[in-house]
Amino acid sequence: MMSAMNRAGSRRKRSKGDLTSQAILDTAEQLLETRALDDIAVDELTSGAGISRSTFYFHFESREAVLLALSERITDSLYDSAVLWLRRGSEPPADSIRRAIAGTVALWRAHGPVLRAAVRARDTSELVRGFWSGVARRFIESSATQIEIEREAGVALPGPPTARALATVLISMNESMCYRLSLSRKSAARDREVVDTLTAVWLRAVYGVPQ
Amino acid sequence: MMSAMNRAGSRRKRSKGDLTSQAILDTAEQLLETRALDDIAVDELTSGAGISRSTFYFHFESREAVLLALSERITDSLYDSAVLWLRRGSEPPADSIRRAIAGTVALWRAHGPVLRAAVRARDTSELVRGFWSGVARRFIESSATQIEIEREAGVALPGPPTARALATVLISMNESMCYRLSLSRKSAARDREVVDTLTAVWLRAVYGVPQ
DNA sequence: TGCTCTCTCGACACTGTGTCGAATAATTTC
DNA sequence: GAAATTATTCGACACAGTGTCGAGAGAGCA
Repeated sequence: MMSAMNRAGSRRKRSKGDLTSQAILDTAEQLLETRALDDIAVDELTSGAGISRSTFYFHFESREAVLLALSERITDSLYDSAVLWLRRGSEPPADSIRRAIAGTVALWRAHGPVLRAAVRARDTSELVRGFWSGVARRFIESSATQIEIEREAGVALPGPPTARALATVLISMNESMCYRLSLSRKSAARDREVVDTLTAVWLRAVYGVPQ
Repeated sequence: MMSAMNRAGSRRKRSKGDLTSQAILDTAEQLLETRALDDIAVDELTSGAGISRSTFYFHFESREAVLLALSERITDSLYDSAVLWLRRGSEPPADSIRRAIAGTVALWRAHGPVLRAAVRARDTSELVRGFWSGVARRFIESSATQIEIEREAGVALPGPPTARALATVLISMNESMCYRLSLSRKSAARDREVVDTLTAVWLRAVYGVPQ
């Protein structure tokens, strides 16, 4: 919350505390590339930031709070990605859906460690769950709305399933594939294959046969 | 491994050690209904089984080994479920796919806690990962084969995507929806909605338009 | 009975957590 | 710019949990 305040345009000189908070966050993000959140000890976080272990608790309530702050760091790009689902103008569905999915995959490639840790902690920590259920809702709602628009225009296949149920399932599919993908070594070919496959399933599930 | 030996048809009288192993497993399965594997201390497992904490390490190498044994307990029903994907005779696709998906959902309802713990530990423990990647391969392979058969018969939409890529994505979708579903309180209506939606997506992704 | 496995236990050394009060550094107030 | 206040850091402490060891109890068998 402290970092949120300071990021939010405040021009007040960054206090010393902010700097250590940032150092802890940076260390955490780096360590998450290799190990799971529960495997990371508090003193690894603090020694990375050059302070003693107990000082950690002045800046964060828990390891989960660190993850939450890390999540907030990427919330913006996340919402940008969510907005991409909205089909613009007369662009064909295949293009906008592919663009959105490619955006999501890129996001997971860029922030895989944090996103994976967040997905895992969602089941464990009430704090993290609250935050991410809000994000998920936003994703699902915007996709469901888009599906409804397409249905009313007679372009998409009618329900059942409900636009909302369909959106939930498809978003969940994207998430779990991105999770897996972000675990494998980066490969443009593999990324493209996943984007292609997900796009095909979205198109077939929402609109029916290709074209 | 001890319990595996004894399950494998050996008619030898169940020794005392087997009984405690079973008691530990039962306790673990029960505790997993409420809490995550990492939140469960070894002495909770052993006090549930009426033995002292250090005796645990005579029977199991680690908490993960317990989860593995628990997984093996349900492997059989799991493979039954995998076989269900195979379409039999001239039954319409919608029926066989729905039946298979309903079977998977039922399995997750019955063994949700263990399956969730296994999915989570897959990322953490090499032991668990090895076991479950084998199971996943079996699922994916049998689905991909089925898709190929349908394509060659001219019933299913041709690729791309590859039968294998399509199967991977759809199975992954099923798993993540089952995971979520098993976290919510049991509701026949909700279960049915999920089965309906997943079935619709499978049908549209594999065969195209409804019918 | 004595021998040998199987199984159990308590004690120990370790690693990690979270809290406290005291000490120091930075900032504000007068 | 000195004093008061607030922000930040630290080491020590009490706890909780892990995994290992060697000593022993108990059951099955010669």
